Formats: sequence, C-alpha cells, structure tokens
Amino acid sequence: MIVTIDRKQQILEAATHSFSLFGYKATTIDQIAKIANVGKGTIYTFYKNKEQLFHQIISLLIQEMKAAVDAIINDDLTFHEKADRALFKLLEYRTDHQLMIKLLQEEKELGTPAVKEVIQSIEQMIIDYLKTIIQKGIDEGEIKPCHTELTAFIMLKLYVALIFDWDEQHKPLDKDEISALLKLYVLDGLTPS
Amino acid sequence: MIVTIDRKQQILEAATHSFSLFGYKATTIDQIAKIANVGKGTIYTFYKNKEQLFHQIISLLIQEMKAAVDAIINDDLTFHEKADRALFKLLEYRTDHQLMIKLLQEEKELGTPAVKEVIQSIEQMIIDYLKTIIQKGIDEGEIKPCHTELTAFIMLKLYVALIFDWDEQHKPLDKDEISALLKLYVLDGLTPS
DNA sequence: AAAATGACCAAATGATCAAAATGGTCAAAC
DNA sequence: GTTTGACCATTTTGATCATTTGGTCATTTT
Repeated sequence: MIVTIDRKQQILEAATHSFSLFGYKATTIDQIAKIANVGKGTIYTFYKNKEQLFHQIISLLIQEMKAAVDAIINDDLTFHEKADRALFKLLEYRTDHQLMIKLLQEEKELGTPAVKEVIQSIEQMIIDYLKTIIQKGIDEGEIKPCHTELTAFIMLKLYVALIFDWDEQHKPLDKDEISALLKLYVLDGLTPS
Repeated sequence: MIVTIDRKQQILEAATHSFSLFGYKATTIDQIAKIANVGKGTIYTFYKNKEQLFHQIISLLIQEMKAAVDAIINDDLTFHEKADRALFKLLEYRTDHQLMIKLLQEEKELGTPAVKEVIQSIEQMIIDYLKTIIQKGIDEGEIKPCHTELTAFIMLKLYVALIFDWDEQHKPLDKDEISALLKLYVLDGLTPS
C-alpha cells in the first residue's frame, strides 16, 4: 500500500518535471515512466490516459495557487488590497512557475488543445477567486453592487494587460504603479470629484 | 499619364481584393497581376516589393478608419460619448471589414510577421486617436489628468475584452451595455459615492 | 524615350512516403 | 493483485523531390 502511494507520487513528480521542461505534447509516456523508474503500464493503472494525468497535475497546481493566495489574504484587508494581492500572486505564476511558463508558451506556439483547455480552467479559477472577493466587497458596502463575474473578468484582463502587454511597447510598470492604476481606473474612476 | 494612374489604381484594387480574400501570405504577385490585368513587372514599377504594396493598402485603410470616426464625432460630445463612439467604430472593422477580418485570422493562425506588424500599426493608430480624445477631456476638465497613452491603452484593452473575449464564454454584450460598462468602470469607478 | 512585360532565377514552399516514434493494451511475470 | 515491457495501430518526422513564389531585367510596346 505504501509502495502504491509512493509509485503514484513518483509518477506525478516525474510527469510534472517533464511537462515543466518540455511541455505537454513533447513529453512522452515512456519518458515519464523512465524518470519515475516505473514500467509504462504502471502509469495506466493510475491514470486512464496522458490527458488525465495532465489534468491531475493541473488540479494540484490550481489547489496550490489558491492556497498561495489564501496565505497572503484575510478579510481585514480592504477590497483594493485583497484584489491587488490576489491578482499579483496568481499572475506571478506566469513569470515564475516553470510549468505555467511552458504551458503558456506551448499554447501560443503550438495551440495544443489539451493545453488551451487547461489554461482556460486556470483562468476560470482566478475569476472564481476574484468573484468571492468582489462579492464580499459588495456585501461590506466597499464597492457598488455589480456583475461579479464580469467585474472579475475585467480586473483580470486589466492586470494581464498592464503586467504583460504594456511591456511589449513601453517601459514595464512596477507593482505599486499597477496597484495604483487598479485604484484609479476601476475603483475611483476618471471622473473628477 | 491617365493610364499610369489607372494602372496603379487597378493594382491597388486587385491587391486589396486578393488580400481580403486570401490574406497576405496566400496572395501571390502573379495573382494580383492577373486580376489587375497587368504584367507582373508593372507592379514592381510602382512598389518596391510585396510588403510595400501591402503597407500602402494598410495606410489607406488607416486613413479610411480615421475618417470614419471623424465623421461621427465632434467636440460638442462628452468625453464618454466620444470615446465610446470612436472605440466602437474602430473595433467594428474587426467584425465587418473583410481585409481586417482576414488579417486578424492570419495573425492568429499563421503569425505572419508582416501581418503582425501591420495590425500593431493599426492598434497604435487607435491608441493615438484615443489619446487626442483623452487629452481634450483633460483640458476641458471632464476627466482627471492621467497618462494619456496608458489610459488609451487600457480603454482599448477593455473594449476588445468586452466585445471579443467575453463572448467566448458568455452571452455577448450589446453596444449600450458596453458603453455603460466603460462609464461604470473607467469613469465613475466602483467606489460608492 | 519611357512604360510595360513575362521569361527567367534563386529561394521558399508543398507533396510524398518510408522510417521512427508515440499513446495505449494486455498477456505474462512477479 | 500489481507491475511490466513487448506489441500494435496510428501519428509524427524528415529526407527527397517537384512546384511555386517574389523579385529581376532584357526585350517589346507605346
């Protein structure tokens, strides 16, 4: 029994390692089996196929991401602080997390369907997380009532644009500038008081 | 002389037609020459190469787009009305203008460098146009002083997200809803009054 | 003389298809 | 009951060859 759990863990680690290094498509089951020191057939006793194994890994990544945000947020913070911290931490994975980096690259360059799907599910997790923050903000009277999913969607797009797209043509913005821009555009608005 | 001008015009029309139908890469100079009823060499007496001809066509498109916005905007309108109308008209090209549609598709599917470049230049035109509207808004005291390029960039990203990305997972938003969202998020802000 | 042309060329692209690699299976080994 | 790797059908790769392409320029047309 101990051995079984260990084997599963070995496979998971080997697959994560290989996906991080070569991406989804370029990682072969043989490769994973070899790295995990396990027969190829063994992998199929734990996972129906390559895609299920992939989904399991992403599911763990999503859990980890949520936990990472939970660790730096609490309900004493203002709406603005919570939203800013959550977005920053979650988007940080795009620049710092090897697997995430590789998957984004693969989506752009190869368009692998399984990868597109998985990235979509990660984005949805981010939106769902933001939705809870937004709903609390509404309940506390910190922000106006609004369509939570739509607001979450816009905030995510805004941060992605500021962190990743703006840099393509301009000098990068730092954390504090981006945080201030969220406040300026989404919270306060451009209308003079 | 009349003949020369006519020839140039024929080439331009033939090329525009072919680019609109097949995209940049899949359009051949032979094809353009044939449609224009012109020898292949003739094209090269007017344009240095395929890319210059392409640039000329895009330059005309950009002129046309600016004129289209000029026609529906005047300085009596509020900042919000001007920004909304300009963004809508300019982004309408993405759904209604055959050449624009084909180029966006080619960029996504083939990533043709010349096409990327050209799309970038169209986006920059949009941002430049918005910048003038924003600057006027600041001068008139309609909106707070702000970084005009950055504000234009954000407004463009917001509209693109609302018009094109939101639909992928949700029921499309109509013109008025999008206009109201620009007001809510960027002008008024979410902070309760 | 000036403008227009299309045969021509080097380079890029596409088609072909045999060999290699891949995801997944399953009878045998443990 | 687990684990395994030889095995299979299918997909992917890459070497090779044929076609097409952007661009030139000597010749023809006006």
